[in-house]
Amino acid sequence: MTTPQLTKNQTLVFDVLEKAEGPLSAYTILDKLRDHGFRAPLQVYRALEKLLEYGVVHRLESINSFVACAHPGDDCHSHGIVAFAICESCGQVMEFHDHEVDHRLMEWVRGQKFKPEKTTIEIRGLCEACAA
Amino acid sequence: MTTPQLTKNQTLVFDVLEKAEGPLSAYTILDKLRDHGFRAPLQVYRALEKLLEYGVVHRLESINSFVACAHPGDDCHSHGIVAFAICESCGQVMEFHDHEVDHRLMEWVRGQKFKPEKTTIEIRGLCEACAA
DNA sequence: TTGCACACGTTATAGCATAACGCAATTGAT
DNA sequence: ATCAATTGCGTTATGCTATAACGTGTGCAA
Repeated sequence: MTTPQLTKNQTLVFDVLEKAEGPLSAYTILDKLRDHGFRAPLQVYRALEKLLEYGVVHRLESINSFVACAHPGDDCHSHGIVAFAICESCGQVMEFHDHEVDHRLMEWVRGQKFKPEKTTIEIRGLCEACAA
Repeated sequence: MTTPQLTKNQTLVFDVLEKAEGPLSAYTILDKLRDHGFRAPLQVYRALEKLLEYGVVHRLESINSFVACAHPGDDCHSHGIVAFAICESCGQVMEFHDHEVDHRLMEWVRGQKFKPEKTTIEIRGLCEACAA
């Protein structure tokens, strides 16, 4: 899937995420866009919904936040399952793809006759700088 | 770690989760315990906090819900990382442990000098019955 | 031109989680 | 025994996260 032209709101939300140091909550994004006319959470959530669909933004389930994909210009969906390491101190996020992990998980679900739609792998802990 | 004697509230919350068909939200648990004197969310959340610590209950981050551990009498923390398959239609949850997946993920974070604390693996999709 | 799809704006509401206070019971050291 | 520390508990209030439901405007194809 190639990413379609983003709308105004989608572009604004995406730009905020791209410039951010780490993941942001929807309400944090909203606050950063008040000067651009954003007034309500739905404006953010609707844009995020599309950006997630296009694969240019990820949702971090364990911290209710969103982050721009680490592969600029690329559709992340094509890389298989994405794993994240999230620093609980500084908020930094590392993104990671491993086909072996994908494979093991998909083997297992196949054995269970389970049909996977969306997989979340999130490792919370401390990054090198914060663990020191 | 061996599980200490549960308090009254902890026992009530755990029993509700054990008897449930699938994962429950904190507020659903609260509703089920109103007859037993529960009035406020904190009563549930405080019990859950301990049950999670003891490893007898899991939190499903992607659906903001809680489920009793599938290994009765056992401390799940000792099994390494837990993966879940969650049916988005019927809510059924399957629990799964795979040392190879653990290993790959831990190898990677080690390479990043990242210190992991808590890992989430959740696969949402359709179970065999619901996919039919 | 009519119908449809989509993005957008607004208000209201639902759902999830914790802060802060105070009280009661338990434990363990002095 | 008593005092201090810890832990569980109850209550009120609040904050954060997410979506429902309504209506508007625009572009495009039948």
